Amino acid sequence: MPDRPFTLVETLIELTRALRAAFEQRVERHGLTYARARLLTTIGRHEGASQAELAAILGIETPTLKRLLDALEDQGLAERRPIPEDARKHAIHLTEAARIEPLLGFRAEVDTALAEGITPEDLVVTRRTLARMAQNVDRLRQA
Amino acid sequence: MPDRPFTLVETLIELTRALRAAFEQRVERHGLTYARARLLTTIGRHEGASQAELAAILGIETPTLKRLLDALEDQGLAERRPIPEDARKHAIHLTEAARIEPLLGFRAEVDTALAEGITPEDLVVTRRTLARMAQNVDRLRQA
DNA sequence: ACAGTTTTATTAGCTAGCTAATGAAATTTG
DNA sequence: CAAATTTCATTAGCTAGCTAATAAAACTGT
Repeated sequence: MPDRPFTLVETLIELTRALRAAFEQRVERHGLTYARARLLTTIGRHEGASQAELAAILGIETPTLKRLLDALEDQGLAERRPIPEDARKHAIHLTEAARIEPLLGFRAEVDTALAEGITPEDLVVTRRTLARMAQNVDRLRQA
Repeated sequence: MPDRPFTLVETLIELTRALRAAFEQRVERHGLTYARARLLTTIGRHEGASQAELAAILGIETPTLKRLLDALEDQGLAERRPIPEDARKHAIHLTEAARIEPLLGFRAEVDTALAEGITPEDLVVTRRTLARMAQNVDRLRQA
């Protein structure tokens, strides 16, 4: 398709875009998007966490978290509850209507499918390389 | 930071987000964003290409391409010229004001920095793995 | 006790990706 | 040759990421 090989950067960006789309396909029938599904399952694992905590866990900024949470609240899947110790914070909870079990399976499913036809050794190398790259990027951003 | 290891999907998404941010930092002083810089350099390599062609090269949809091109036009860096053979198409060109040489260097620079401390063998494995993953994702999306 | 600082969630606005739909030009088909 | 189909660029609208700024609550240091 492209006229020249993509750089590593572009390869990664393109791959993650496709990955995200594949995941969206899976969660769509649950009325969710990738980002919302991710938040929902994280709330499930951290019932009662604050918004700042959830944002930190997910590695996103709080305005983004707020918007995703708003959407889940609108869908009746999550709720903010005030806490007595700090008037600024809420404890975030799943509602009775929220069903996260199928979503948990999707993560494993996509990861498994992603590794299809790749040897465990190659996967180990790739994970190691990606981790190093993440470090390299952090350094790059501070230069 | 996160309470459990990210899945491969999340690792990749997180890494590309950081990568993109690093690249944005570089091109910011040129008044550009990653996506705009990418289009600008692609126009430079494909002077006179149509919008559909540019979108195909970049692997993005035409509405996205249009918006990016609009921005570059507004910045006086690119222009649409009609062509006699087909009234629907434009030939896309750089303007005199556009300077893409520094941008070309950024690509190599970021890619090089990304590979810092990673052996060539590991890089080969990783590229191979990523390519396989891209195939796997395509299959996943058709299932 | 109080001023200064930090934390929490929010608002506002920007970017770039997508899909669905559209109108017009061009091409294909029977 | 005309109808059907495809192509091209566009419009409209959705999503999710970000930064900068803000007000209020909570904490810290003197």
